[in-house]
Amino acid sequence: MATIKDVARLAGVSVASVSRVLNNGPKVSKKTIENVTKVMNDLNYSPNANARALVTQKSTILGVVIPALIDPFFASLAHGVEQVARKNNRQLLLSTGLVSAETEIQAINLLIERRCDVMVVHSKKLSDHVLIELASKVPGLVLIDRYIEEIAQRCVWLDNLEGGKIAARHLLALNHQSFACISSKHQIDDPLLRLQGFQNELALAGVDIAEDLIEYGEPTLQGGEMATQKLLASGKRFSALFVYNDAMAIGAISTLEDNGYKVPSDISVLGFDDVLLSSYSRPKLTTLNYPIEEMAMQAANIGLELIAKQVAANNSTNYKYIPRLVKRESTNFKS
Amino acid sequence: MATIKDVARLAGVSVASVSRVLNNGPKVSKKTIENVTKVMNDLNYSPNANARALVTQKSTILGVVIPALIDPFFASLAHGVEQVARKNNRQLLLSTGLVSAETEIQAINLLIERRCDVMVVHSKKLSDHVLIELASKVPGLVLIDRYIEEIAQRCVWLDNLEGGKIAARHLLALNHQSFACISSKHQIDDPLLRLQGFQNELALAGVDIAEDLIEYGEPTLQGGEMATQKLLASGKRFSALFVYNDAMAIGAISTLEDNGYKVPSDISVLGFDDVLLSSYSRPKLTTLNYPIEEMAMQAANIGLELIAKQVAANNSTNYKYIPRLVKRESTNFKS
DNA sequence: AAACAAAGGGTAAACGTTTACCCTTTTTTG
DNA sequence: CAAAAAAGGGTAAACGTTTACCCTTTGTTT
Repeated sequence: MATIKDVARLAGVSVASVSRVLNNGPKVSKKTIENVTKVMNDLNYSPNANARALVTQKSTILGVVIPALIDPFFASLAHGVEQVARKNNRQLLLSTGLVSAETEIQAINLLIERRCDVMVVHSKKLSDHVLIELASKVPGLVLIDRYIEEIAQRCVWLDNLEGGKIAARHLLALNHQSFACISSKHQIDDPLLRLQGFQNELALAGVDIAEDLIEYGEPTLQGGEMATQKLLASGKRFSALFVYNDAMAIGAISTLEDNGYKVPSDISVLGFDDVLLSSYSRPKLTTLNYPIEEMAMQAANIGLELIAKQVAANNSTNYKYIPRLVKRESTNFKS
Repeated sequence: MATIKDVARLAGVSVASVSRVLNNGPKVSKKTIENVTKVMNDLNYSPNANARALVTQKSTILGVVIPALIDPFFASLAHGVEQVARKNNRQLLLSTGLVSAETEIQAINLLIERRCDVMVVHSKKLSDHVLIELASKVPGLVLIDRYIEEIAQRCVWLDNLEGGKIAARHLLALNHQSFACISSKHQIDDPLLRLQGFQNELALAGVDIAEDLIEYGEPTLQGGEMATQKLLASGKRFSALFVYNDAMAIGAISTLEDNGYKVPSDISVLGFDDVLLSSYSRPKLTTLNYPIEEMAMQAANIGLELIAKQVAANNSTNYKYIPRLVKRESTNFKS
């Protein structure tokens, strides 16, 4: 592959001049520009980004650490970051962290080896301590979907507790009085917080949920179906069901209808996340919108700002997002 | 950030030795390994991947060019490549090509500048000519979802024509005789081929489709809804509907049911792609499985093989995939 | 016309690695 | 015990750029 030296030789100039043409630098005449550009085309010259990165000590990539792309939620996250990357002439370098602390740190380290200076990290397994340390080393590291007080200015997160409360308020406003919940088995905070917010708000209204009307399952369609079966098996009645996420909610609706319940006339079902799925289901799912793409763009922008001005981001800024109720067809007034 | 020289100095050895430790090279004693490793940890040393790439002339990234991540289909594609990347200790570098020839070539060029030697490219806009030329320059370039005769050994593609035929055979076998189709407005081959295969096979059975029972729309839920409305407006009857993709098919079902038709008892609906969506819909969608993730893994593996052995892949190999009918609930025997 | 600024361009060091080649010390072999 | 081989490790060139510093030529000012 042709190098800058080849171009210089054939164009009869020094490598410095070629470099200047390449970078639209000063000190180069129109004639030289034309000449060099022509030779570049003839040779099909392509500047070596690795060499450039080495000498300039600048990166033109933007890192993302997520569990995997297969989950539409994370694909949206990556897509948000990617849009910001493109706008800033950077490319997305994806490091998948799967689910263990070990692989998460590996993913981040690979980015660091590339000298990637801006990265959006989704980590559920690494400890606060480790992340704080990492943040101190990588100036452009921003956490998404996680809040750590010590580095609050670099955390973009959703208030799950508040989400649970909003869910409760919506269903209470629809006159519901008997509730069931489906939560996730996964060992992360989100399901706990959503459930807790929901219960707290219900308690304020003097309502509580029978223990066997709270079920746990895998956060998938099938998980939702199975959890709903268990709920029905309890024999207890409920008119409103709050589900951990949309996939489970769709599974729940499916099982409810298979058992002769109409959604929403018999039972209202409320999801969470507002993924693509939710507007494709019948009835269309009422859910809480998790603006992950917007949050990802925000996170990427914060990372870029952090390295632009050396000064740390305004300490008072808060990147907490509140989920927004999206009223569709799966919840209804309880008559 | 600490460099290899810092490590060498503090460990009291040469940079060569540090490099050897780093690469598990030969000619280094146990004692040196321990010593150097300790200093590396103390300094929090992280080898510079750019410098490494420069000197070794090897890449540790795997490139993907797709329009964007937001479409679950492309997210699956990227996920397939990513799995192969990880298995081969590479990282995914994502270049988005959007929709124009210009941006597609830009995306590829960025990968080339990084000296990325293996890439999976999804290009619909670049000409055969340009892609053949590109392929001759980048030994590890593999095309996905596209077939170009001259570089057939580097094309992984789905036979859309055959897909249309399979669709037709399925519906004919279910005793249907009056058909409608919804296709996509987009200017790519896929919709044309699917429709053509469908019509060809129907013709073999002596059936053809009235002109106003073929509608075109955006390949989205809404597009499917609108196209279905136009179909119904024609006043003509049909008992089976073949739709360009799953999103449109779900839109079609929704509109059909809103107009009093039951799916599948009144009208059978057949989708294409088998994206996540299709098993979430009610009724669950019968569709043709497009094994994009598997195809993407195949493509990535071919790319890796191509650069491993200098020899070109076996010319007789064929990477054509045939979509597989996934029978769910939206098609039924016409009584 | 002298003095000077501006414009254009060249030289070479630096970025952080890997590795071919060389040298020394230790171990093995006969 | 001498000779040979093996093991361990150092030196320096190379990878392909950018850029600070320097030099020459041309144009401008007084």
